[in-house]
Amino acid sequence: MGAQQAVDEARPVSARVQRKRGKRIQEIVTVAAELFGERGYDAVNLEDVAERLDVTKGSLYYYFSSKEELGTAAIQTLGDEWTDRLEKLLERADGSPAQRLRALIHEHVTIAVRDYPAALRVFLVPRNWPAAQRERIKELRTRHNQLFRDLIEEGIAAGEFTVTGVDTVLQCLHASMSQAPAWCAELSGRAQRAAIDELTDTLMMLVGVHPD
Amino acid sequence: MGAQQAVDEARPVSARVQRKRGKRIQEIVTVAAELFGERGYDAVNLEDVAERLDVTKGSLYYYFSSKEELGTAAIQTLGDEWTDRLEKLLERADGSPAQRLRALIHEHVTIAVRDYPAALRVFLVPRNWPAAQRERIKELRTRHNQLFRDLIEEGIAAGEFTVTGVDTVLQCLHASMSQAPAWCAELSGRAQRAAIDELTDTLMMLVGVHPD
DNA sequence: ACGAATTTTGACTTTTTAGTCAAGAGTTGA
DNA sequence: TCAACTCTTGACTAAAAAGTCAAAATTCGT
Repeated sequence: MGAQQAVDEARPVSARVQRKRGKRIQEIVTVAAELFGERGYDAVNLEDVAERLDVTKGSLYYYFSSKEELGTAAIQTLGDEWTDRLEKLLERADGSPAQRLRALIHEHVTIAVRDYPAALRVFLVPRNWPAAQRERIKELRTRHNQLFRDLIEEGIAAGEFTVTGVDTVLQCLHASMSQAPAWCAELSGRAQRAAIDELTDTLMMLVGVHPD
Repeated sequence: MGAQQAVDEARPVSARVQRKRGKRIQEIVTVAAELFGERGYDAVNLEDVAERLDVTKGSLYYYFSSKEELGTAAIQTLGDEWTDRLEKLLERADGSPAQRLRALIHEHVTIAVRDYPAALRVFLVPRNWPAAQRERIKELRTRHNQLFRDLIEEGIAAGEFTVTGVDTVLQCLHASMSQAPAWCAELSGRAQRAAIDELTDTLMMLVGVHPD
């Protein structure tokens, strides 16, 4: 029956089939997010997504009722995963605000550059997303920013950081991290790790903390 | 006869008519660049460009033989203008490397944020440009980067700057400036000038120079 | 003011891509 | 093995946007 029931929630099926379906959806979302990240929303066509998955376009519409819905799913899933990692890192991090901020920046850059090469750029560089998704991306960014903001303000209070304006620092942090995946695209292994470390050091300069 | 002779070079016409034609082309290019900057290459349709100019699409094809050619013209014209302003500033700038770098950053941000609100973002955020134009954008960026690089290296030699890696600093500078127009979009007048100043101060931190 | 050169128009074709769907292939549990 | 359920296909439609062009409108030089 196709699109109508693409995202029905309470559909009675066996647990096993349901699991399989969920896995397939994840596969699709992952591939779609990669492409959205590489090219931006507009420039991705579903035929390409399908091709990467070795299926045809029609099959995508069995799981998602529109391109927009697929976009939303990509943003949702990957965004949650990302936020989780940052929050978990902060839970186990200790040391001075500078040490914790360095760890947070490092984790953030690592995620963007190494772990999700193109996929998560989706969130960082605003492309031509439909309004609904832009809203979601903005929410996510606010959540991430809050993690950084709290830490930076703690560091200022402790007299460790020299910051002219917290918001401006956040913008620069965000902008730099968002373009990092593009710079580091060709690098691999050792060189990439070095680039991530150097970027982390450089970004710490924004709050007045020099390396060493 | 339309498209065929859209960009013929040696067409025999009177000087006056030739001038008029050139002016019209500039008008079109300016409007097109604005739209490309706002939405990215893909998302701009020529009907919209034409509408902003109060003409119809067919008319654009009298001057440009394709959308791609219009894109190239936009990049070329605006890029030259921008580079000119930066080079002129450096000619008349004096003082320490820090003072000159601050002036250069300030000028660059001012151009991007205030003088060409959306237009020149074309160069800064990589969108889905066809390969040929991507090449041009890269060239332009290299030229701009060189201006910054020379100054930063001078400042390092003079012992004024603390920099872990020049390339990484350039990337962060570039990334931050490229997203600045988006942050400052709503601001106007006094608030915008303040934002530009604060961004300049914050970016100077990247080379280890604190305000005051 | 008039003929020639230039510019604009709007209806046209073509291409691309989102979205639909009936029919068939594959899976599952009994 | 069979019937019901699930998934995939490929040919289809629809809409949007690039690109074309003959004819009409405008502007120019004399």
